[in-house]
Amino acid sequence: MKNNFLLEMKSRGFISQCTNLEGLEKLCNNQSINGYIGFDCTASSLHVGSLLQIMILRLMQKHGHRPIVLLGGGTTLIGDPSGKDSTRKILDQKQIKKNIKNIKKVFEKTLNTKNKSTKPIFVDNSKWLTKLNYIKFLRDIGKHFTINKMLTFESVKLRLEREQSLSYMEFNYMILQAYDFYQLFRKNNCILQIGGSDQWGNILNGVELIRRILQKDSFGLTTPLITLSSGAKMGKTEKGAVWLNEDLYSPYDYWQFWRNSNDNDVKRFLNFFTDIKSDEIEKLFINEKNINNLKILLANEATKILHGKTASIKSEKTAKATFNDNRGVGLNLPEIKIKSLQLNKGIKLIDILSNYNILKSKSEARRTILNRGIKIDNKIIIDDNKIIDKKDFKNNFLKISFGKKKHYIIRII
RNA sequence: GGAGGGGUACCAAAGCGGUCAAAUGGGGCGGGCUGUAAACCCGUUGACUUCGGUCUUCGAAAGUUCGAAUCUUUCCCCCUCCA
Repeated sequence: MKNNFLLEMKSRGFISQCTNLEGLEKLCNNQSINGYIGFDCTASSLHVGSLLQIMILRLMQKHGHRPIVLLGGGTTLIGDPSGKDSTRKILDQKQIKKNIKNIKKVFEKTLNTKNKSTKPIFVDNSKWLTKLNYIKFLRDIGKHFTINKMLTFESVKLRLEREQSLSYMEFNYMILQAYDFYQLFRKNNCILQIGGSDQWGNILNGVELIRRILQKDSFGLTTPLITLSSGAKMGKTEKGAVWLNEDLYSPYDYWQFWRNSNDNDVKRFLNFFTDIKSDEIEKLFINEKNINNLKILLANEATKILHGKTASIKSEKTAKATFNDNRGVGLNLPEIKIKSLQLNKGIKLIDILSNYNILKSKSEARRTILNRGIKIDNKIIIDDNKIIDKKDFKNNFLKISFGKKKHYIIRII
């Protein structure tokens, strides 16, 4: 029955390539397996680009397998060149440690940590990578890799073709990742590595290494690269990243992110990012004529998984209030408190906008006002020198809107 | 180590003594249309400003000049070919 894991993987569209699907199916049929996914620790939070991997870990648990979460403290010191056209910023160990601590929170929220038999194992590869002896490593591991082959890997080829430098350090990344798998195979009985399709080469190397050194079979599986129907990578943009950690990206914004999905993405996303069964999703699409209701469902379900049911319900309520009702009070819109004293002389609107980080600078605030992008209590402000004073407040608060989707409550205290 | 080509805003890429806060495209943001969608159209995209301007920016530093992203020198970095 454990095999349902792969069935569900397939039906949800999680599988792109597998080194040996049949073999893996056979194995899953009669036993629980340990499988790992590695995560990069370059930022203090993962973003939605990693969400699919998290969903897979959940799926493993659901079907009785044990996920191993590799937080790559060691490999992050090097930086994976896959899918990057330039060298990443190199972080120091202290920063990486901090990142790992923060990233871990997401797994604690989304995975089941209670069930003994499927409880996730957290590992940090800096534990073994930072202790490697160079010469010994070259002799034991390095001899299994040929430069000829390494040069054919997509991540390397791309850099070379584009005439962008690839340092020797980065070039070694794939070997280290292969070594990780080998370590987990030996120490944690981990027979499966899963990753995004850009990881295919790295994963293959691991499988190969295990075969060469131990003459044992292991498995690699990749997920499709998720693009939005616009063609953009998911959650990738530096500035607009959709973070999974609450302090970087609020549950309400997270809910909005899903609510704003492209029509053509909704069905895929329901399969990818919710627990609703595939055949049920099919039915929904037949019965529900209004795609917007499905977007709301998607937002609710996805938010529930990451931030919990309460946050999800609250976000939907907030959305309703802000978009359908008028002032959106008392819900979880960000609140900015201003002392009554400060208002006596009045405060310039552009100062409020820039000082409270609604916009980045006074110039930007001014520009936005002139572009008709700022509203107070739903009225467009056209005067860029507008001064806010107590007369503008009703019941001690007012709502400032930036664009259609960002709203803030200003409250007098 | 030698020869050549480069480093310009979020990215790509023009500019090669003043008219350059820097063309153009992409991305971002705002507006319109709509359904909190897509496509499309318009605006905007260094900071501050009493809206007259002022200050900082074209790899780094120094220099030439009334005036430099543009010229010179040194340094740093990247790429290609040769060794």
